[in-house]
Amino acid sequence: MTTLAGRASSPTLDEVAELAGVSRATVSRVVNGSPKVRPEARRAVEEAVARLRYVPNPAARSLVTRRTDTIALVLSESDTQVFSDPFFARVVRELSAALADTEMNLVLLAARGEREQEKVARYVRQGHVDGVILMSLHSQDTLPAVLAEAQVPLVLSGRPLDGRTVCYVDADNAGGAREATEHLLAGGRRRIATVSGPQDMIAGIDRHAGYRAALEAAGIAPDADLVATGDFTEAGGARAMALLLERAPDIDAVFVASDPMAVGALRTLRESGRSVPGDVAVVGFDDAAVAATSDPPLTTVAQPLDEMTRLMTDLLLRQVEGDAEVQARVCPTRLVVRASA
Amino acid sequence: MTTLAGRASSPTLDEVAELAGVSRATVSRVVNGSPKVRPEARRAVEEAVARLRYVPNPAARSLVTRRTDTIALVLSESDTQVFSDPFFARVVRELSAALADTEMNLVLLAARGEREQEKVARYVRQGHVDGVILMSLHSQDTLPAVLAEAQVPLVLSGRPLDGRTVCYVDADNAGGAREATEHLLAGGRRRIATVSGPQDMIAGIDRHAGYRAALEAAGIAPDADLVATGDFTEAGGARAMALLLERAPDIDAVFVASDPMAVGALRTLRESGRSVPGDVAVVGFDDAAVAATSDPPLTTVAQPLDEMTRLMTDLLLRQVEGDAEVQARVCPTRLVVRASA
DNA sequence: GTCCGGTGTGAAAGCGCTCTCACGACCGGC
DNA sequence: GCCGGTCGTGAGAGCGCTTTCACACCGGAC
Repeated sequence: MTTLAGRASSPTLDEVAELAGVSRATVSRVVNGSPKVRPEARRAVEEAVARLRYVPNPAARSLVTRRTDTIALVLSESDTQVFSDPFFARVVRELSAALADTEMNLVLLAARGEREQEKVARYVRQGHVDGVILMSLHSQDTLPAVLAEAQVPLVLSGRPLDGRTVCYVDADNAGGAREATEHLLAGGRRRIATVSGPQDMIAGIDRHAGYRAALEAAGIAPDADLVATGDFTEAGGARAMALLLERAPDIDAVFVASDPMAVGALRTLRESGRSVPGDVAVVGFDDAAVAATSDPPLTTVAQPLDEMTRLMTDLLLRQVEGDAEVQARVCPTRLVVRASA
Repeated sequence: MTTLAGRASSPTLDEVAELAGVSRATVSRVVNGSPKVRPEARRAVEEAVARLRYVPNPAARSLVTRRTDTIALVLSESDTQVFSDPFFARVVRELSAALADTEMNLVLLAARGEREQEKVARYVRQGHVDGVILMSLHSQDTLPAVLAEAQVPLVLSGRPLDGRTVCYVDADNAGGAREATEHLLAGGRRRIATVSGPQDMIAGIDRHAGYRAALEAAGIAPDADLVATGDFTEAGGARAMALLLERAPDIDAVFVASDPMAVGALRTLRESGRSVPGDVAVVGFDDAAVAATSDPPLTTVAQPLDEMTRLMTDLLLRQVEGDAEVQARVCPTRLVVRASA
């Protein structure tokens, strides 16, 4: 009577060794692709492995190698809805593609709320994974600090708000926002409003800073009436736009800090009887799928998301290999001009 | 010089034992909450654990316990966009909630494309997880069969198409569709069309079957002109609806196999100048968030998704505990009547 | 013939943990 | 005062693997 009734347990190295007529060490060498094995021995082992349907026990292996060959993408967010963000889906896709011809496995960890964050932190501290890519959106999130302390290879997606020295990859949010605003200025617009993102998120903060910097450089004084804050959702964008129109009906352009919000803004503008870009020019951010299909198609700022993801993967794997230098990388954005501005 | 330069390795049981002045066995007992330890010994150990910041090594532990205390939610789908499905987000949320006060950890595994599916299969077969909840949408997906063979505790989300005997939980798609169609009949509608889902997905098949069953029971002969197939997206629903209107302009109701498609259908109907529910009554499926906010609000079929998720968790954990009986559970749906029908 | 370096192999140690088993201490009952 | 029965504890085996180390073997240089 074994512990787990009915569950067939996989054969061990020893059994394979016996069947192949070699030692455990040789089997191990074959399984791990060591070159120092005679071809005939190798064949015998391979045959035995196939016959017994041998699969190495990862627990035993990582007990000695100190590696798990697994990295985690952890998503720290109070709201599971973030999954719905196509942004996230793209990161997952690119990440698993980058890992496809590696030994590395990818697991996703969702940490919403304090309890789950603790659970994830414990999971990582225990050494279940060799490294983690952390997507943490809000400034009050404690997970980045906890994981940074855990001595585990770590790459952040997005610049950390507290300026701690960790490895991260981010888009040049400020630069992109500035370029977007400059594009509006170049189009002759002068009353340029903004729907900015939440100011406890780095993307919200940086994009707003870029907008202000562009205006300042053009010698235009900031006007609080021209600033409304949204929550990166379409509904939030629509509301913020309505607020702006109420406060400053004479605006001729608006920089919206995300495409979903921009779509909402377009709706509000349409409902108010204004034409885009005739009366009001609109620029979004992210180059999300909706940007191309909205009415009118959205001029927006594209982030090199795939490149950023590959970069994160790269930085992380290098850390896992023992290359310990901490790097920060900021990737340039690109203005995609469509019909809305 | 240790293997992984710079990475501080966690203390071991032995070091804790030495500091606490007890044996390794006693430390293990304390860490695992065994009652057979004298209070003073327990305190000494706890103190030592805290002082050394001891965390048990899961590889060593699972090498002997044969457990990993981790279950996987695997998402087998060619398209990572599925993440965007709020459906999925709800399952993740409920699942981690159910596991919150358990020892169990949850990891998500994305398997799109053949290579990744193989990788996931290997991951599971190696025994990285104690069990898996598998969401596989399409009939040609081989992962369900592979995992079923892997002898690992398994619960499927959704009835398997090939009728194999595995544990699964599903909503009563056929029953729900039938009830929806009967609701249309009860409202006096007689030319009842349907926008069905992909016929290689169990939800698509069953919902279509329910629609047909209701018509048949009412003595209405099936009419191929009244059937169009969508892909569960809003755009697909809009296209399918347009097709239906072209083929049968006289329809007075439509059962749409998902809410996003229903929203698309509403748009097409509006554009064709028809009123809902005046000219055409519409019933959707899923009770997604959009159903309540669409114009008009959608009458739809709600699945007890949270309950289903808890049920899956439950069935899986029971299997993990060694309770091996294979069960299938089909949960009743509920018609939510709003304005559209 | 001896010596050499290289090459493939096996014995064995040990990774950090759990858990059985044996043992001593202590209790109450006779 | 002796015996059976807890109860807490520690010694030690062993989980399945990697990896070091020593060794046997071989062909070529001298």
